[in-house]
Amino acid sequence: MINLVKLKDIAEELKLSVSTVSRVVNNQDRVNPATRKKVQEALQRHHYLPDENARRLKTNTSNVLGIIVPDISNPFYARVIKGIEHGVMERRYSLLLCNTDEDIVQEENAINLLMRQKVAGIIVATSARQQLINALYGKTGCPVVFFDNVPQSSQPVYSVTINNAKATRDLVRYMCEKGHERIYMITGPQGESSADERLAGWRQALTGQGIIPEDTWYRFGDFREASGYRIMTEFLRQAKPPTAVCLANNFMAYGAIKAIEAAGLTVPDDLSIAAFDAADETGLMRLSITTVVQPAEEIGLVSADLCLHAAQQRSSTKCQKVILDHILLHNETVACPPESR
Amino acid sequence: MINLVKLKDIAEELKLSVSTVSRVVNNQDRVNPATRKKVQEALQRHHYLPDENARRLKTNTSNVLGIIVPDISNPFYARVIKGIEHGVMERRYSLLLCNTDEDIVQEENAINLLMRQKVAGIIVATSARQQLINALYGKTGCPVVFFDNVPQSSQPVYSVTINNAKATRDLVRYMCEKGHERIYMITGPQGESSADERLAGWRQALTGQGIIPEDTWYRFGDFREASGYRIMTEFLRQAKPPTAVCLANNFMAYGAIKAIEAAGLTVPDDLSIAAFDAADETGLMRLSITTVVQPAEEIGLVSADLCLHAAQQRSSTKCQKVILDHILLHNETVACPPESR
DNA sequence: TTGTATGCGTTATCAA
DNA sequence: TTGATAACGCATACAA
Repeated sequence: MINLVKLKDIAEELKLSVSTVSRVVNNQDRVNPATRKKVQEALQRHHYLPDENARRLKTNTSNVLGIIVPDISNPFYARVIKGIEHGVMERRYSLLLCNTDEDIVQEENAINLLMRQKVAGIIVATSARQQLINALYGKTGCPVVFFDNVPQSSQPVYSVTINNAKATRDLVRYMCEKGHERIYMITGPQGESSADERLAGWRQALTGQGIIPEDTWYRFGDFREASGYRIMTEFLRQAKPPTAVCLANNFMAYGAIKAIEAAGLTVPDDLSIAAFDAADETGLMRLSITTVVQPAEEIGLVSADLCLHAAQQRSSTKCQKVILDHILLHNETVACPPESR
Repeated sequence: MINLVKLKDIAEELKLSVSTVSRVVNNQDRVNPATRKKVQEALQRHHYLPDENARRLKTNTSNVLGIIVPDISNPFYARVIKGIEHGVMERRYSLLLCNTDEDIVQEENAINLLMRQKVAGIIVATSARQQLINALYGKTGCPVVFFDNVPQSSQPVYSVTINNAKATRDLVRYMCEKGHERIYMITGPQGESSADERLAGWRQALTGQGIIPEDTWYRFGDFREASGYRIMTEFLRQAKPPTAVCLANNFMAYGAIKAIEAAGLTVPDDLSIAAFDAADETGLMRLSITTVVQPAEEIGLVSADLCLHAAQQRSSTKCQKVILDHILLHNETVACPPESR
């Protein structure tokens, strides 16, 4: 690393003290306009950039936010990160990014890494189950904003989500309106709030319609395509298979559709499908999936706001759970059930 | 930010000096095995984590890499970043991520931000045109690894790419084999190496087949869907429209296909299409596009290796241009031209 | 309005 | 084998 110009260099050149130059850099008053101008000009000329490490060490505050996500190549997380970027950019914060591959050990490493860097705050889509979350994030010493998988306890934490239960209820009711009764559900891992809440919403909607779902009507997947395929295949083997299935994310929906077609059936003629986050980005999908769209960039933006706000006020008192609106796209993968035609 | 435990605290508790504790933390020798054990146990018990800022300030080296990309929500960049993550993880480096929205001002800000943080190196898909690249990255004071858009000068720089010209030649030759002659090209912005090289490869392949492309046969897009749509529409209005078109990326291909269909034509019956990075991730596309697949994660992995290696040896002498293999997927969007049937 | 002095947490040099 | 001390670059309380 090349030795860059520092306050001392500027001070010596102008025969001033380091403190005066520092004051100009930080736009403080109590500096003679003339000297200020002279200093600014010299700073410009030398392309002075303050050393953030030294500054941080001195002030014990940093302008870096830590981001922890399971999989940065998942478009949903990528868009959230983009939203965070936009949220912090004007305030000149940087983003320290950690990918965990949904591995809890990697997540713990990431937390340590961020703590060592003394980040001002952490925004995280944790892969930890409920019981673990507190143990992991309780002692970070900085504000933590959760999204996607959030602590469900009544404890005060910052979180940004959609109303997952309501979104699923909307989805299921829509299927009911189309005449479906045997509506099954493939959700995510048990203990992840988004998975749990979506399952709860599914159950609420069904019972609300006077339908009592049996235990064979739902399964926990892992948000990956293979689990969608596998579980859907099992559903189809049941004595009385479903006429419609809800899926907790896009990848599992892709797997499920392939399983249905592998069984010689057609979506939505033989079986209806709806899923979370399965909007067609390309406009070239064979099937445009009926889907709940989460406002990913907004989730990032709001998380960033929350995190910066919490970081800037010393007291970590007023925690907030923000709930954003989702969109329900009524596309072509939900039709009336076969028997009703 | 909560006050974490520091070397001094441990030292006081054990009635040792800070230096001894520091030596244990850094696994240096010249420390009594007994005391070492005692110290290690205390470090564990207090969950000691070194302050990377102080360390960096003192040693003038950092374990942070800066990443600059135009758009993190583009799956290609997201996958490259994932590769970088995997490449640096075991060496306990962190990633400082900057999104530029292809805006050169934001890119300059990002560079400054990274320099202030004293990153050990930078991995970048720059949005700068050739002439600008040196001005922007010449004075970073740390190794810079380019991918995607790389300096084409003969100057020694680190870069990781595929052979874009060859990949396009492969694509065009394949179209020629199918009987096409009027093969057009929509490339990226002039001055971006990937765009320029793909255009060059297209030209080489055609002339190699004895076909002399006219100036109306190619256009510079901006890698966005709208430009693919617009330019394709213009191509179709020409007196003698193309029978096949090459596109420099996925988004422009999506736009082009929509333009073709909007004109009442069919891919590939009326017009053949091939593109870069347009592999079907979902397995549910209407059309599986004939495409050049870049090894995105490998690009990230190799970039990380190069960058770390360069950062760890003081001398920035031996620069390298790494060229990785691409894959050509022969899918269904290239057929024989209509007149030959 | 400007300068001097101190310390942030760590590493490194030198002495004990 | 251990400890005292200085320094990294900067911000700031206090003195001038």
